[in-house]
Amino acid sequence: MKTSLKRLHFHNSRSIMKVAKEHLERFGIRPSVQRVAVMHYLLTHRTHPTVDEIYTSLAAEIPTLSRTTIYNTLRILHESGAILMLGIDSANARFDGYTSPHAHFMCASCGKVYDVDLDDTAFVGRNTPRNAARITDAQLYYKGICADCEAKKAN
Amino acid sequence: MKTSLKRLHFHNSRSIMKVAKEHLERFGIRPSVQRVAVMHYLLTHRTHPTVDEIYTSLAAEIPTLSRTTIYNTLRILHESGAILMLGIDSANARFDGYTSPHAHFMCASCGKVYDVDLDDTAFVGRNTPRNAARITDAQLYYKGICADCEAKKAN
DNA sequence: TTCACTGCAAATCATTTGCAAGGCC
DNA sequence: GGCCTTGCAAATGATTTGCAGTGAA
Repeated sequence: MKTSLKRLHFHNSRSIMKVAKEHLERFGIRPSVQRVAVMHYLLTHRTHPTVDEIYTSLAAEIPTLSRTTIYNTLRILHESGAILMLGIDSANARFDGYTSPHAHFMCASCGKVYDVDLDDTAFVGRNTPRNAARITDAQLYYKGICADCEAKKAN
Repeated sequence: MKTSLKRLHFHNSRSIMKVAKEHLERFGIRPSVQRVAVMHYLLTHRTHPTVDEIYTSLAAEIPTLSRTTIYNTLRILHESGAILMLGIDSANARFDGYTSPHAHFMCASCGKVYDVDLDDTAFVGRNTPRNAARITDAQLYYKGICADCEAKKAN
């Protein structure tokens, strides 16, 4: 089930694909054709695409491509730090009755969400988006491992 | 299809429920039993619950409760600003190949996501969560209406 | 040969929609 | 009476899982 790199060269110059390939190798990711295509897509399209937008675009070049592979690839790229994953579109949302400005920290191990106080210097509202006519929401959050889970792991 | 407030008083003191009810009225939301129950739950549980956690807890007190009502209620409470909605758990994620620290702005009207530069004073990493052993992700985002959509609406 | 990667199909899970019935003003 | 709210059931949409085939080391 391998797709030749040749076919992709028809649409994209070798040098640009090379950038994506080297980007993957820098993060220790094996550069399969599908992975290079996803990485290349993200490097050349700064539109913050969804899974489906990436899949639909690339399926034209790689007819056998499957959504599963896109999911797998994006997970690997994200875990390796090669790409960012934005939770800006909220499904699986969580809710908070405390509406004063504060940030959140979610433990990737136990799933617990902690409140984070904001200091004056880093107030969220300071970085106003240039092309925003109105702002209705601002969220700052962190993900990582909480002290409790880190302690448990040490045992 | 109305549930009496009496039943809830069995478990929760009148004064605490009253706080939730008044909270809703302050935001111009009609205080039905279900809405008061959701608001009360969020005011007394600072656990950042999911839709399902809220539903499961309240279904014990209000046997006829439906998930649809929880979804409806949370949407209304959020739109009125009575609660926060956290997109911290990412489904429907969006991806970005540009990994340097920056924020995002998403237009609620056209769905486009714009990059936002961060100034020095508001650098995301400054507010370190107290109980974090390790941080793997930090995201800052805004939602609102972009200048393009605002201009179109004016026509 | 072994192992990692891919892709199909089915299953699962969250959320939305259509609609009917019941209260509130 | 008319509108708003609720709740059921069905539809939709996103993501995950199980599994089998295939190429690369």
